[in-house]
Amino acid sequence: MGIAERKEKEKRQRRKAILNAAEKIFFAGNGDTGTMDDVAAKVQLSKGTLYLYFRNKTDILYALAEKGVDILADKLKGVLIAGLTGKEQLSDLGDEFVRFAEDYPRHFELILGFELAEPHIKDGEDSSQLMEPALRVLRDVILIGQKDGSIRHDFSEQEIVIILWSQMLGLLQNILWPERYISQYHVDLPRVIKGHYRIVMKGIAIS
Amino acid sequence: MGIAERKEKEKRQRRKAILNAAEKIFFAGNGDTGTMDDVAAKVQLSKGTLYLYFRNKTDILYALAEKGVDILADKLKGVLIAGLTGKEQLSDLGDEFVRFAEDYPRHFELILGFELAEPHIKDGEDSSQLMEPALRVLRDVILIGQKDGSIRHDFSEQEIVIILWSQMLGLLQNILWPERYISQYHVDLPRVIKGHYRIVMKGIAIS
DNA sequence: TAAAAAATATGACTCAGAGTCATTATTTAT
DNA sequence: ATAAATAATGACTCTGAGTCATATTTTTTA
Repeated sequence: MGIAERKEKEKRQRRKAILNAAEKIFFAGNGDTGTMDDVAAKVQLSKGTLYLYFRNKTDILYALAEKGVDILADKLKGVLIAGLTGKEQLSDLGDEFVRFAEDYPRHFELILGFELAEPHIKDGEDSSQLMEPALRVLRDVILIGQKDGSIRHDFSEQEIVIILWSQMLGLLQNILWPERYISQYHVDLPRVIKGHYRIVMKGIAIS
Repeated sequence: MGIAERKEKEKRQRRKAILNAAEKIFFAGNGDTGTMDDVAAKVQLSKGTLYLYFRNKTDILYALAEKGVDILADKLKGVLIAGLTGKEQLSDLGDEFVRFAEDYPRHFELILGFELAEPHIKDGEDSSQLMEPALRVLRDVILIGQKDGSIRHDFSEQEIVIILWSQMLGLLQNILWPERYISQYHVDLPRVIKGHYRIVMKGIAIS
């Protein structure tokens, strides 16, 4: 009975088609532009049909964010080099992270949105799991660093993951919207990032 | 001509009355509940009247956030003790900050929202200035620390302000919505905050 | 292969809430 | 007392998310 399989495949393809349209629509203008009607028009489906494939608009945005996280996790894994200390690898992860925020600003912005939004308003989705794939890479590297003695171990690797990720999150707003502080305070964005690294790297070393 | 003065005073009072009602309404439920109609009902004015005193809903929320920043700046000033090193005072500021986030969660949440929102969607308001009163306190303390040799001076005080404030911002989400990572990763919130402090304090020291 | 059943798709409709504006009421100036 | 200016009103418009009775297409059954 190949019909069931074929139907499932079609369903997946349609879902993907909707996401592609959504990506184009939602990433088009600045900010939160783009309506469900726009997306429907783009995929040439009726609005009602969208709701057969996604519960609501947030669901679609969440799926786009997930896609971004997957890209990020892949890139992070890509820069790991066995042979370096955990601390050195951590530094490389940081660089890659900044690069991601620059290269995929809209995905990053979306991720940030889900990370910062109050959990309950993201109806249905368990947004606390969104970053998991990327955070696992970070966690592994920190563990390596704690083993090889390049990273302090007076806090658990979980604790350090949360701390570093939270700090990074805060810092990276400034990449998305530099007009906020960067231009306001007449400072140089790369220098701020470098400063952050210096402080954190010094801070997570031992003793 | 005392009429003009009186009218102005009335206008200010009405504005304040609206803000009081708005505070009650918007800080009532969880999240982004509360409509302009609700606020109008609360102050016993028509909705149209609200728009004589505020350009839009965002304007009202911004005014509430400003109030929060003023409270915060006062509290921060309150903990400064001459005689301590800049680094020691910085640590006290941090504690006070966390306390503020705990004691005024809704104000803090609102501030966070404006800090993280894309500038352009906060139509009209120059949200990049919102935190200025609080950041000035931070800046002064860092300058003191750089003078007394307790804080590194290979980055300008402006740069360090942005770095520390951004990091703090990221971290403090976890206070507002602990269910996000704290419970997820089975770590203890106070320990995460302590870890952050340890790392940052070690990181901003000299050499 | 035709009719029945099931699965998909449609778009007009509802609903909520922000913001507007012609009208009405009140206050001040003449 | 009347005209002009100022302030307040709330019914209305507008936008956009989400729904649902109806229509179309696909699959099953006989």
